[in-house]
Amino acid sequence: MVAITLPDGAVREFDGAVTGAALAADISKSLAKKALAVRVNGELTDLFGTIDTDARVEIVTRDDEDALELIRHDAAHLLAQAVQELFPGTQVTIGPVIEDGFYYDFARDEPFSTDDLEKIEARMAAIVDEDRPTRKEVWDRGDAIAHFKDIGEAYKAEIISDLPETEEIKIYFHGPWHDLCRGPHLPSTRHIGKAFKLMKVAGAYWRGDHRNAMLQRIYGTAWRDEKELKAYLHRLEEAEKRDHRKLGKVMDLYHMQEEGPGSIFWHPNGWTLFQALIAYMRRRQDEAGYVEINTPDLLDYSLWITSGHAAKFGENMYSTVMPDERKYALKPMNCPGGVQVYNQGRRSYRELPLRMAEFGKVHRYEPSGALHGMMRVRHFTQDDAHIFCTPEQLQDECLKVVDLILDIYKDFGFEDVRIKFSDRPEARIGDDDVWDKSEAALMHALKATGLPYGVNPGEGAFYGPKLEFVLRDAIGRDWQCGTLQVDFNLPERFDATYTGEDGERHRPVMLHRALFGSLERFTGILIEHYAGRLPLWLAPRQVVVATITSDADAYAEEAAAALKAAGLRVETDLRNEKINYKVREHSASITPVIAVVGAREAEEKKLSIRRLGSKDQTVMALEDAVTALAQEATPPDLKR
RNA sequence: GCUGCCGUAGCUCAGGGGUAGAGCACUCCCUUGGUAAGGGAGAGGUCGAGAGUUCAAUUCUCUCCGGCAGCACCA
Repeated sequence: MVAITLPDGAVREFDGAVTGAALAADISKSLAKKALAVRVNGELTDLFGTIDTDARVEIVTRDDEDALELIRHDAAHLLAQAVQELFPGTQVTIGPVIEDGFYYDFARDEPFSTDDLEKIEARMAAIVDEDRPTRKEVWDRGDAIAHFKDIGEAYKAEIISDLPETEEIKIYFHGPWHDLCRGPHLPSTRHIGKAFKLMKVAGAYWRGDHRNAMLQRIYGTAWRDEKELKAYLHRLEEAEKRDHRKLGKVMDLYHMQEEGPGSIFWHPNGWTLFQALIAYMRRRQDEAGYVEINTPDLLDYSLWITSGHAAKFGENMYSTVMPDERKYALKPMNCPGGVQVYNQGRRSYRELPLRMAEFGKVHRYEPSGALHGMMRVRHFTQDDAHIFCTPEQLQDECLKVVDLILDIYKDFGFEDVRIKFSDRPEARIGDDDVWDKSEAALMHALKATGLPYGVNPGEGAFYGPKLEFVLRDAIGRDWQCGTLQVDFNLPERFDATYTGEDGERHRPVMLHRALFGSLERFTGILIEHYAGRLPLWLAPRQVVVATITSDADAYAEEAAAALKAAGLRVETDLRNEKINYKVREHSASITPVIAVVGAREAEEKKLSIRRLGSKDQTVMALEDAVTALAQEATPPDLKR
């Protein structure tokens, strides 16, 4: 006797083991038709699997969120079938479900072309129509390896060999085509539906390791229905419109050119925004008890040998031997410079914690494939700081940094911040007991914040564990920005000391922290987060005073001067163009405020204010407009 | 760095073995017009660079440079 408890609490009894399909049929005919899989005691399994003990069971249908996962997983298999039918000799490897879709990695000498994608899609649709039934078999491990080797699927055979001994070797069939798979799967290919689309082909390393062969990965997206698919494609289009590389042109912020791959030429508008960020951060750091320093961009290479950066990142450092036969490096990190400042003179415990900030421009020869607009460049500015403190002060300093970071992100409209803890990596410097100490200290501080966090094992810096602060932007993308690292190693390597209360020399602990991370990257993130429509205090060009006829020129200049005197970034547009033209142009270049002046405004000393994104016009007295706009353009920290 | 795709005017893009085109932007002229493109004229290109094939290359081939998408990397 098997008793099945349904979500509504009803219990159905069966004489013996029952399949999900039979259970659904027992409940209703329509449910039997709609059923895709079952959730048995919380675990998703095949509809055709048997349930042989009492259990809580839910029937999963297309309306269920779980359906997406199933559809995508089946779509990956569908893709592999279609590819192998169209391109015999292609080996399959893995094909998981990912956010918004799936992919499958293939081994084939010939590259897949964009045209091939269309053919594959068509074949996939045909297989859906064929309605191939799904079936599962459990094979003997040795037999499975021999079988896949035999049919030329070396990668599959390798995967099976590497599975833990305890793992069942499950083979899923969709018609004759079969694949090693964890499951579960839909009852047949018809249930996948046709709301799928192949998106792109790209290379990917076998097992994610660059020393391995490069496979061809085909990405696809799949949804429950056409409407969802359309919505997704529309979402992609919208995201594309926010691309900072596109908006950077529209807003005339910066450009890049062949002679400086991965390097930014800041235009006046972009530089204004950049400087607004620095000015803001300076105020916040000053308030938080930091001092600011500046250290050389070019330093003797030996400093990086001492720090350990040369050994780990030498390939990615710009360095050169000069006529004096010394080897110099453009700093890829600010920390050795910071330590040099610390090491001048004898430090006392009375000076600690010493918080030294530096807007340091660092130079890293990033791999060409990593470059991406302002987000990943070869020269960028960190809002870096190194905090030297006693071990006793460590936790409090960590907490202060976390508080400061979260508070600052709020000022930029980022409320959704995730924290990740990264511990010791494989390749590292320092003894394990030092790492034990560092990790414990950082973890302790993290826990004291009471905030939720994730753990990234082995992802710490080579000299210490770190916290990473990840922002979620307006359209749900994650960006890693701030970081806080605890470092007992570099103080040791550079022999940093302070004299304690006891008159003895002690080793300070060093915290590395950055809040924006890379100013260049943060600028890009802001642009995409706001789709270019930055809050007034950040907008490079805040107000354009545009005339309707030349009779208003003098008054326009007067109004602009008044706005400028109140600290606003203003331009005038006195050109001999129609107001329609001017409004269009300034709207298109994302100017937040257009102040239109014609004969009436000049006469009455008023401004006709038009805000970006609205057709409404507000006519205000010049004085009132100046006051209101100046107030709105005040950076958030100065409003408090 | 790896795989694939791409590189034509300032920008967005069309074209294609016989030395190039559109729209916008730019310059000049007319127009002074009340909230997303007024009209006309003009100027602007070693078709990313180099080599090869060819009577002839921007077009085909190769190498390099740069970009895009993924992967790998990210102190």
